[in-house]
Amino acid sequence: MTGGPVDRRDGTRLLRSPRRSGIVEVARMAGVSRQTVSNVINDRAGYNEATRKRVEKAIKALGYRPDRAARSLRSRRTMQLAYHVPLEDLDPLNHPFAVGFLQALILAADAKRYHILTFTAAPNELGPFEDLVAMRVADGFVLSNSAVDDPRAKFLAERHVPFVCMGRLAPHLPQSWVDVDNAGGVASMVDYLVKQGHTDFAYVGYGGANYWDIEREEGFRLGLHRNGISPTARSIVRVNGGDLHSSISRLLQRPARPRTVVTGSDLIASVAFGVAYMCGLAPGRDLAITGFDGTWLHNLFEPPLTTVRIPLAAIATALVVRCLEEIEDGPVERPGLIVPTEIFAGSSA
Amino acid sequence: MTGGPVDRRDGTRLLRSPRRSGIVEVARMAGVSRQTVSNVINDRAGYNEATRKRVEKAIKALGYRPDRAARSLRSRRTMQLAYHVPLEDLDPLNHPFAVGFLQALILAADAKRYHILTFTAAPNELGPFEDLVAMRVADGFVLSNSAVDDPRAKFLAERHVPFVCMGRLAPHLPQSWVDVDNAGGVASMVDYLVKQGHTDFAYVGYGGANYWDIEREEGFRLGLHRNGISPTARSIVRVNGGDLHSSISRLLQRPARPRTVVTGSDLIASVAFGVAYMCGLAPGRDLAITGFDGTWLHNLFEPPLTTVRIPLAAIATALVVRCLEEIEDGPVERPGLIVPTEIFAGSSA
DNA sequence: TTGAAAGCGCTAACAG
DNA sequence: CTGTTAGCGCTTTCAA
Repeated sequence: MTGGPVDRRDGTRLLRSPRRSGIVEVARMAGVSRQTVSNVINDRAGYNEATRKRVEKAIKALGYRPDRAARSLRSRRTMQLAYHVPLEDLDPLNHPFAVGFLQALILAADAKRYHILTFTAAPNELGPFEDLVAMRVADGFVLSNSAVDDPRAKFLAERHVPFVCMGRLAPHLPQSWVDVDNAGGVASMVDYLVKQGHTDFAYVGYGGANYWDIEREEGFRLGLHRNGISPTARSIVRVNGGDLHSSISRLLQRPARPRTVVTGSDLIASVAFGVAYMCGLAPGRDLAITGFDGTWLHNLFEPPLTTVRIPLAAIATALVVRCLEEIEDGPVERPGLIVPTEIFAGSSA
Repeated sequence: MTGGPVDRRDGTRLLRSPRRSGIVEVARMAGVSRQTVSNVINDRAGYNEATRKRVEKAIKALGYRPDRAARSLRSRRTMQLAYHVPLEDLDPLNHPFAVGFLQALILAADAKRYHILTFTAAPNELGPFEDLVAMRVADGFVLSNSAVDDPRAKFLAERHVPFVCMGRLAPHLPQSWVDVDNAGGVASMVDYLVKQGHTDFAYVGYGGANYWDIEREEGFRLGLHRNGISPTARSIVRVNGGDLHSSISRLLQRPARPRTVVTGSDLIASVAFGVAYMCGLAPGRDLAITGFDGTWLHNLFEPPLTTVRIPLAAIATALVVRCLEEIEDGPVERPGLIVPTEIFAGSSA
């Protein structure tokens, strides 16, 4: 038998460094107590500069990283944020946005040494939320695609679980959200187009109940109004996933077709491109087309799409910062944050 | 002062159930030792049916879920898989695929009560991998977009960290990968088209060094060959992100333009659609076009795209199963798994 | 400024 | 089949 207190043959392969070096080994190497090592790691006070140097040298030499589980158990912090990934087929039109958002979120969290844990749930299914909360898998939640009166937000608020939301929430819910200035974005696009000399506008947006679709359409009206242009009833076309192609076709085949089409998403714009070509109109020359989102999609456009860009990095950073504040300090009484958009100037308009 | 052993005022809000009910409370309620409760939870042997019933009743009554950190610390299992999300702008053409894959992965992991933790790293940057391994944040890794000789795979293999890979790996690396039958997929598409009466083929694929692009092109040749058709040198067009539009334009404006265009991705197909319209050709009528991937993108096509569908759910499930086996049993000596594709019949061809 | 003691909530190992 | 004992690796608390 070996001399150790317990003879543990470690048959199964676990996730471990080549040579395990606990905090004690670091302490021994640096000639301090393990407490001091802990203090240095969590940069708390309680040691002098020389000590810190020695400890850090030992940490580097041993390649030491504190064990996450042990740390979490003691400190009650998992250093993880749970992100509810919207269900695949529920809103495929949001996909171009989804990848960029996740990426931005991961990077924003990383800057605060946090990780993003992803999960899904069927619509109105709160079980997965329950589980994560009860098992304490994450310190807080990130929601996107939120309804104004979101059941997930309601649930988390009731449970006093820290969370943030990409998308505004009704006043009776915590105002821990960050959102895009949808109306302002479209309105500023109209401004931009008017400056280019455009006067003959139409708008194509989703006709769903999502507040952002309503706001973008509102932004179109606002933009026209403040430029002294009055929209005709027929200049606003509401589409949904299914009739995208045919609706836009009809619009462009009107006897008096518009010369400038502002749309509520890059995806709609992409379909408009196709229809334009189909009608023998070259986007950017015979017909101006603009989008909304500014995701990777515009790599596909020919000519490059002029669009309203959603500043994902700024949004993700704001979300993470707010979430960590909620985690640290409890409910933060503060209004939601509305982030302005930018115009991405392509040559489609 | 309170009567408890320690007077802990809990000022900061943590992620916790409304009423915390440890395993001891469940044990007391069920009238058993806490070990028995643990056994029931982890469905190990060591109790009779009646006991189990009582314990489960108590668990439900108290809404008890074992604390993840405590569990991980003791059992050395985090119940998490780390998924390396490819960097945003590195390969935007892969995005349509990315969302669906992540979703499939989350669901596959969930079926095994595992969670997916996402992270990114700059190209050839292994630091984030180091960190996750050393802190034991996950039990294993999932990689996608792998190169055949992937440095990430090499690193993890050297460290004896369990991992799986979406995409084949060179023989000197662990064969813990799952991949699509790229060649077979395109070849079967050619079969399908020949059955429809097509004879006049061209192929448009990425000209990059990715093996899957090479394989898809190879599949095209194979498909033609086994149908007794010989490809002309000019019938295969290699494109890259930038010249997509112009290359396809040139192809379709040849004096003897092909009547059937097989492509290496839905994205290429989408551009081909645009160009076809631009040339006054209706896809599905004047020109057959097919894709590869079968993601949500085909929601956009008019008419619906005929494409080679990658079975994401099957792939994700296979990946998770293999990864858990590696975690449980150590390195599994077993060849990589190649998953067959399916034809999604739209009306573009 | 540092060190020692205690214990986070659970599961592994072994004794009844 | 059940209960007891130990301790995962770290941070918190408190005493020196």
